[in-house]
Amino acid sequence: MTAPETSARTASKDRYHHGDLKTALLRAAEAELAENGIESFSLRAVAKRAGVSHGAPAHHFKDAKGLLTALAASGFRRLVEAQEVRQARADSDVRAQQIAAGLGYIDFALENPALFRLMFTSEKPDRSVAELGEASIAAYEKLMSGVRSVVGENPPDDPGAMKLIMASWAMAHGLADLVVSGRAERPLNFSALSQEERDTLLSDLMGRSLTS
Amino acid sequence: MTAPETSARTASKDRYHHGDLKTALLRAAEAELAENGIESFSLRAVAKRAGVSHGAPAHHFKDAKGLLTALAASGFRRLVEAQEVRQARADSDVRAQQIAAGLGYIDFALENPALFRLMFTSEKPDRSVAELGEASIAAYEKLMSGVRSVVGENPPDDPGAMKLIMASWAMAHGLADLVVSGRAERPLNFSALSQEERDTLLSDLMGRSLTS
DNA sequence: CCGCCTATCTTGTCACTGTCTAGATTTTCC
DNA sequence: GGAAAATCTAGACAGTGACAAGATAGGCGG
Repeated sequence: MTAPETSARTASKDRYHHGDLKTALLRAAEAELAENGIESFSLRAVAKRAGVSHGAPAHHFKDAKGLLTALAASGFRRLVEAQEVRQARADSDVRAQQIAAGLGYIDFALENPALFRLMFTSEKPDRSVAELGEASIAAYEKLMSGVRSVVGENPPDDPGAMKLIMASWAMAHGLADLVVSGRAERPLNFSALSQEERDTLLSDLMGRSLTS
Repeated sequence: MTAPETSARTASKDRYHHGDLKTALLRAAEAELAENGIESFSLRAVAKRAGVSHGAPAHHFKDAKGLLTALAASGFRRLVEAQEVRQARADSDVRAQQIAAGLGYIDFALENPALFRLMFTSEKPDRSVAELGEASIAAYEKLMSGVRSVVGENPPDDPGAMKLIMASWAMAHGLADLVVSGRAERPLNFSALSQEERDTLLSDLMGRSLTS
């Protein structure tokens, strides 16, 4: 830190050393992902967007897989946050909380469609990397937390609880995937609905998965 | 046909003209997809597998997108068949039929994971091409057919029916996607289950989506 | 049976990709 | 201050999809 008066490490354009290239690359990668979709993702384009040569990313992420793995991990952490945002505004009973978690799950997918795909249906992120594994398990634990409180101490020992978790997860995930891909247009005319209409509709659908 | 004694058009190795390259390419593409996954799909590898030069596919499919579009369409047609196989063995009441359709949907996804991804979560197939559009709509119509018989003549006019369709679709699709990606292992220990156990479990879960 | 026409296929080329290497520049630390 | 490590650039390589030009084969009218 030779310039302590500037805010920590501003990503200045014309320095040989970027300062905080790692997070800059993550941001650039996410922007590229959002703009061009996951299938035309290019590491060189990410480097160019970050204002750096095509070889630079290798010093912070081993390869493209490494960058996308870190990005997916970040996605899972934010997925949990999106669920918590909805839960904070919902009633405290377990059913309402579980429905709210589903709505947050779908919120996240709608706001970050390409990232959602990267996290759930891409083979590029390396799931054996600790950061990603832990983030995705944390998201899964969030799913279980609500059910745990209604079913008992140890859901994994209770087949009924696991079925409840799976049903609620599958419904949220299926809705998210179908809405993101535009397939909910035909049955629901989804994009023409207001936010309130979407919420009540999705709450209804989520609720169906919670009936024993 | 210089060799009429051979069965019509066998894909002989050493002819300049292949004979039936279009279907050979589709088969090769599907094999490549199954072996290497969708993300490392290579048109040149498909051509090589079909025993043909890298420029040959262009005469049958405009580009890689065209080939994958045709393959996705074929997938949707077989998705319908997989549902019908299950339905043929199920009770004739609407509930059992709808559950059977869901099981067939999941069967297909498990048997053709990469193709399933190509159909539902890839941007490479061109959905505006007639063949694909019609095949995917036909698959959707199949979903509605069961509900139509229980709800009335014209489900699209009945919001309740459309919710039922969406719930059942989302559950089947979500289960398929989560099972294929291995995410059902943690809650359900899915891969350790026998076929019967899987069926009863998935039937239970599908059934939850059908409760009003 | 012959020759042309078209469809099919091969080959070579281009821009672009991810990865690797060698070298340049900067920072860190003793 | 100077060595060592971290960071970044630039060049190269094989592989990719797309395109163009040319080779080969099949079909069809004469």
